[in-house]
Amino acid sequence: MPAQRTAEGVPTIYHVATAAGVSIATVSRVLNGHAKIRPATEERVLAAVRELGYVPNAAAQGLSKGLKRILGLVFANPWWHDDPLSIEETNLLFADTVIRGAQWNADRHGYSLLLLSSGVTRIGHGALFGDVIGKVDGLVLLDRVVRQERVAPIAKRVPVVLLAGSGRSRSAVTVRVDNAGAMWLLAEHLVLHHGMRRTAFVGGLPDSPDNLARLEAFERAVRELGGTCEPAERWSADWTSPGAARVVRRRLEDKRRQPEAIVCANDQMAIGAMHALATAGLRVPDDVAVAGFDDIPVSAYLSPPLTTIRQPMRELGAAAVESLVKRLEGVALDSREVVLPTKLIVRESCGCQAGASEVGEATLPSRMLADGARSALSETVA
Amino acid sequence: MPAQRTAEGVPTIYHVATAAGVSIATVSRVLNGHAKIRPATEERVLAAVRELGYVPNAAAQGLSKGLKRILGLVFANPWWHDDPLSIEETNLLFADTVIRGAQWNADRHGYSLLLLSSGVTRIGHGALFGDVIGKVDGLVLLDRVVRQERVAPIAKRVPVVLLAGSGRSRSAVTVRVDNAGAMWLLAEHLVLHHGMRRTAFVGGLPDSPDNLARLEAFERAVRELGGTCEPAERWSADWTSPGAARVVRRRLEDKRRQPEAIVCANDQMAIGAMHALATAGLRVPDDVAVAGFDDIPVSAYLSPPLTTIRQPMRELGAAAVESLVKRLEGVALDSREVVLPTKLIVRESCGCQAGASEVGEATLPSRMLADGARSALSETVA
DNA sequence: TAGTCCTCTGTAAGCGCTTACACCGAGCCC
DNA sequence: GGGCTCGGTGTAAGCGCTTACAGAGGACTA
Repeated sequence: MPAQRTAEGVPTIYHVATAAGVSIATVSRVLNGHAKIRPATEERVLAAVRELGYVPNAAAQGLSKGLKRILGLVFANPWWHDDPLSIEETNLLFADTVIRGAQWNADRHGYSLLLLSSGVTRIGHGALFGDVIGKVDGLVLLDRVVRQERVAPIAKRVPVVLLAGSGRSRSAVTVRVDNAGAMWLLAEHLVLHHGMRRTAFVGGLPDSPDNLARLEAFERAVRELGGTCEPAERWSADWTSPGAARVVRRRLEDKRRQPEAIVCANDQMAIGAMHALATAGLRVPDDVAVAGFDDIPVSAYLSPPLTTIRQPMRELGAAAVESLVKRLEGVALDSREVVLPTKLIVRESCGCQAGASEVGEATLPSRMLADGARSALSETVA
Repeated sequence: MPAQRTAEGVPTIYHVATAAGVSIATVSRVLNGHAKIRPATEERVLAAVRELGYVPNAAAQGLSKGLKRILGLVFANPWWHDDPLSIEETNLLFADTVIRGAQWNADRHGYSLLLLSSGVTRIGHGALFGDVIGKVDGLVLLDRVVRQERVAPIAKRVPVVLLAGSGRSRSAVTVRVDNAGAMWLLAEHLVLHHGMRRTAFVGGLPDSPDNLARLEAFERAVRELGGTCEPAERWSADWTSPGAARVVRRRLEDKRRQPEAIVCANDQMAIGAMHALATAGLRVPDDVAVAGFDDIPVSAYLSPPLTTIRQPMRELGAAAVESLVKRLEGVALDSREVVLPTKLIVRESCGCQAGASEVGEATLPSRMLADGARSALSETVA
């Protein structure tokens, strides 16, 4: 029985055992709760733990139990340039809020969230899948951080949840929002409520599943409601404010008739669009209506306040973790896909009066989670 | 030599060794690089690794090497309420950007970032320091996530870096920005350049070291430059947009003379202030100038664009990690304190014309980091 | 009083990896 | 040709924990 193993100041279970005059097994049992321990013994162990400031080494626990209690979340995290509005700024609010939701829920379940980035860390590249996979019990992959065909081999090793992805994976669970329902609501509001006919959709990067879903749904909804939507290629941007501002500025130079409503695939682009419009001397919403997607915190404070689709970003992250945890605990999943509802937030940029509020919720067959999560993580059966 | 140990599909080093017809030691050596291996052997091992999709178990490596290659970052992460602008929204941009910087730099050094929250996870509470400490090799603590007296016991177990804290710790390294220099620059601009005399400072939560430092520095600078600053208590808010809006609204009701410039301890509050001002029919900057702190992405897109202090948030996170990594690698630290420079970003909310730009940089004796970090993480000798 | 159960605790075998040390054989020198 | 050197590989100990199994007493029962 080797006592006082590590030379470093860090106490191990052996130190505690020695100090308490028991075996390491007893210390472990006291700390883990199961098995009955005589109160006197327990107290001695606890005292030793307290005095030494002992904290179990998670690596040893992980090795021994086969569970590290760490979940990984992979997102794009380049060290973007000095331009505060460079291409990746867009991800900021979305990914960060998702991360917060994920962290929050992981914590609730006794897991920690490991942040992995596809920027530098090579996930799924090379022979070793970037090693980081060895650090986690499960993985959440954000939209587009790894190519479709890379998912399967990764999923072979750890449970994987795809977030906001295209939802076409046999090997992983997908969590996303109801883009189509949201766009339908927005189109209805614009066309039916405000009587607008000509619209344009400012898209994010064309290869994003979310962007595609929003674009297609909006185009279709507007058309079915009797309106028109300008050709997507001419209004395609890159998720960023400056990018959207650039596109809008260019379109404004066209001599053709301008759209009555410009809908953007995220709020950042809506901000950029409004900026470009203002610069060109056009008033929002009097001359052109603008709407966004996401409902980032500042949207309510723009002038005019932005009409947008509220996306449950925190819930998205929380739901991804929920699914992973269930899988790790052996709970059968209801489905391979979780779709969360969105909500139309009507403010003034669409032409409504101040004080107007949420009009609709793109609800799906949903149910509250059984446990203590305060959120409404709802699921649809695929 | 137990082969095929784990029943689960996950391959271990034993599987690889068996498949390649070598011992596990050889596999380990091939994977870790050191020690010379015959090319033919190496190729066989690599082939086996590839075929099996082997990834080393990080828990085992961590246990064996005594280094988990995981750094923890503790921040406040409550599941805030449905009000998208509730009290914690403020932290969003700051903490998230810091997190990104930290993650980025950790990744560069071959570490991963574990996100820990002070909301649910109990850090420094109870006998066990919340266990999570056992998962990491080092810890970054954001402003106010743990009480002062709790730092020392934690630091006894793992290296700790305090971020944006008060900087008064014997046991940990502190990383923060040059609040005083920034406020001096801003005061100069307002008082000297714009000739404003009466100012007010909308503060964040009063117990935040950053808030305190900014307030004190601003008050002193204004006074020394011949201006006045309203009593802090009357303008104290809570870091949030609605909080600041509320305070400003209330002050506007006062019959006394209004300040010519309102400086806020962060951009979110500046947005709230501008909103309240606009609602009250006051024009910014014609009637009142407004300035913020942080330079969050949307600040450039507000109307009018916000004059603010650019805080190197990403660099803050990166610097914290840098310090931790150095410490773990046994590199001696230059000092117990790292102070990063800020920059005054002049836009229109202070009364300047569009197109004006950064005027000054609160620079400190600094030097570029020797290695490949693209950022200018500068240090001062305390 | 002996036998039977519990209750509580110790012993020891892993978990999957790294690495000090031992060892083997080939090439070399004299 | 025997002894050396040394490159390349295997053996085995140990990292700090969990947990199956065993065992020592004490409390009961008959």
